[in-house]
Amino acid sequence: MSLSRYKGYTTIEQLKESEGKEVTLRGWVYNLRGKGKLQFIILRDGTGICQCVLFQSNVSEEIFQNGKLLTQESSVMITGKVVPTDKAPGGFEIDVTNLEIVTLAKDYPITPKEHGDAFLLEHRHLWLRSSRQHAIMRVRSAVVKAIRDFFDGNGFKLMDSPILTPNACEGTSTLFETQYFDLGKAYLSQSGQLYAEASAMALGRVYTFGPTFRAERSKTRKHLTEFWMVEPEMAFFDLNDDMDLAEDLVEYIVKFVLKTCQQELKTLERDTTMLEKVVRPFHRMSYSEAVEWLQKNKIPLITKVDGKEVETEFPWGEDFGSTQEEAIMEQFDKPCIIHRYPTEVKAFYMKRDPDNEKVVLAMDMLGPEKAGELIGGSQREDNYDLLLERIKHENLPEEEFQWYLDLRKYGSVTHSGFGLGVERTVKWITGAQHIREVIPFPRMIYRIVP
RNA sequence: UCCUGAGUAGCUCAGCUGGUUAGAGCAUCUGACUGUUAAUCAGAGGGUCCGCGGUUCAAGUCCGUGCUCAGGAGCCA
Repeated sequence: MSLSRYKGYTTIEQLKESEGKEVTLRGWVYNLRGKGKLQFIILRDGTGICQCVLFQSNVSEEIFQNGKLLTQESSVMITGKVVPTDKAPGGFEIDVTNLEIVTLAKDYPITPKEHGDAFLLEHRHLWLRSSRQHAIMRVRSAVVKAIRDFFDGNGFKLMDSPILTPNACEGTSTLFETQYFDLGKAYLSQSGQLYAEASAMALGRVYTFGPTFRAERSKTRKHLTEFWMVEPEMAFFDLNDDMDLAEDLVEYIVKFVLKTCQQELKTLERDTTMLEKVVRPFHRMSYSEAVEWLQKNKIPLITKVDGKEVETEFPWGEDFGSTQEEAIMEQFDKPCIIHRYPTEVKAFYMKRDPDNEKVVLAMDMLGPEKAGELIGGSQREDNYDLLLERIKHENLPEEEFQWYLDLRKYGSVTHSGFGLGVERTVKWITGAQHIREVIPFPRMIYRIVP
């Protein structure tokens, strides 16, 4: 006899191992169809969905009457024989011999019919139970596992960065502010990168994996105020190594999901032909080549002058907006890396290209199918004086960055890294309409509950 | 922060150029049914038409204003 009773519990996921045997399932009523002396109970247990059939003639009158009392999302324990059938989703159904009500639910708000986004978000704590959200969460879990497996299997060590930080990391986006004891203001981290750099100098190849916070007042289907990001950082990697690693990672994630989540992708009605094309090498072009392409294809820069939209030929030096990124990506069926952006539009810590002072060794990976930016990364400035100059130029507090400058003082080496947005990746792979669907409890500008 | 759009039953929505008692489907409740797949059939209950003010003989509908929400820009993963 096993010491742990739970190890004997049967889940719907493992039903085929119990064909012909009597099992007990523990779960919730997903849906019901009454048919007089016959009752169909669609049961979900977190691992899957299974049809249970309750015949009046097979059970006691009490059990049958209990079956008639059931409501959507009531919790139950159902015992019965596992019977193969093609009439039930999943290929098996339970011929019920016993049914025990755990708790009856009353007036479950999310019915099997359609609902609007606002209503579903207000009921996010319950929405997670529905099959589509359930499938997305399982894919998310697989994506996270793929990321961890990939790094752990390639000599990387997990070195998490602090979430409370004394200053703005990149000095650009708006941060959440809080009072930190007697030491003044602290901010919720918008990136673990600077700490990852210090970690890489200690352990060689590292990655941080955690939540990150942006207080931008964004209202779009690809932004969250709290999201998860994985950030590898590697000593002795130049920009090319960085781009190769980014491609390897994304290819690995997609392959892993295709291998382990076929059922989920089917539930989501995701056409996987595009995902199957995600094989190295990906497309690559420099920023300058991309600008040439935009000019040749007459994709303009749209600016507002006195409230009116003005279209001009896209000039070199301007950062790409979603109009430009989407136009470029429309021609591709797998991700594309754009590298070597103008120095002025990128962060202070990026290393300038020795062959062209006007650009930095930065790279962004854009996904196909309107996935947007999946990755942003760069080779870091490793020269003490140049980095200090950039910090001064951006008016960043020099004292706060002293420890960061130290990394260039004591055995500085070429190093690179990038950040991959977990939700952006899951949104792309699942084909979800909105990024809020791919994180269990989304945090957005006008929504913090539940 | 700027631009655009929306708010009518528990949910999703219809409601025309202002006009009697505001509708439908689903959900809920009652009843029928031994193979349902968003089951079907018969019946019942269910409304602060987002709030406030105005125009009018008459406002869900027109005007003003406030609130809430959505998605697009910017920012980025």
